[in-house]
Amino acid sequence: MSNTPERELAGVFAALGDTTRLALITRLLAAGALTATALSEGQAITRQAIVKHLQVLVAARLVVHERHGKEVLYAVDPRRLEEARAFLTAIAEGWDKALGRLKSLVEAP
Amino acid sequence: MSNTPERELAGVFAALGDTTRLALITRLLAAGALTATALSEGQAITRQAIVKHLQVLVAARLVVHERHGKEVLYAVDPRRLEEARAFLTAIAEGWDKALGRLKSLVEAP
DNA sequence: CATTTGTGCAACTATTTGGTTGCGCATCTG
DNA sequence: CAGATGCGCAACCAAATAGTTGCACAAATG
Repeated sequence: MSNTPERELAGVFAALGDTTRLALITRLLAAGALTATALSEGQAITRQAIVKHLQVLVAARLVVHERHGKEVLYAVDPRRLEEARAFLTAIAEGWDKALGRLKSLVEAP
Repeated sequence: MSNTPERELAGVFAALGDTTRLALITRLLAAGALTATALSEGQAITRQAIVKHLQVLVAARLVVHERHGKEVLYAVDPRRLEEARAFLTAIAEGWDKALGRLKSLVEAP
């Protein structure tokens, strides 16, 4: 169906649009790879909640998981992030144009 | 607590995490500045829905609005996007490290 | 083998979100 | 001035989200 690139991009941004998931990503980046249990230790929310967030990140392909014996390790896969970055950069190209229009808007007659 | 910077960043990403809003941003960038009514013309959803999305974008400071007589013009303000871009770039710096860990994770004994 | 440890699934609740309709008010324009 | 145009509430609804609890199952360990 409408599995357009736009939808996928929005999914990546939506996955990033949550403080908990943002924190998970930074923690995973720092540690390399962690289990959901390790990620939930000392945290205010339940392991189950963490797992759900990780599933969102996996669905957006921002994170990969790998079963290793008894435990499942999660790690950031930066490839999808590049897409998002490319989009923001593309917008940045329209920067000057947009700023020019903004100016003329404010100074409009 | 980590109240301000992380939360705001997540807000920007959350605002971008919706196909409708993504489309609004690109349309606004292309046109420079448009009213909510103009943005809703020919669209499937109501003007009110568009207004709500625009309010989300304004709250995330991705878009500014300027009253001009009877109508209100909306335009993209790219300054906030730079923050998001900076974050993704910061992650990109951990790229190799993360990829290295990913590799060792996959190849782990 | 019995126990601990980590994961997976399911049901349930509360809040947020995306959307609608209806209406009143302000502002241009003939 | 009278009508058209555009905006701003507010109430309401359905679906998605974030979180919980409870329990069962697989795998490492004494």
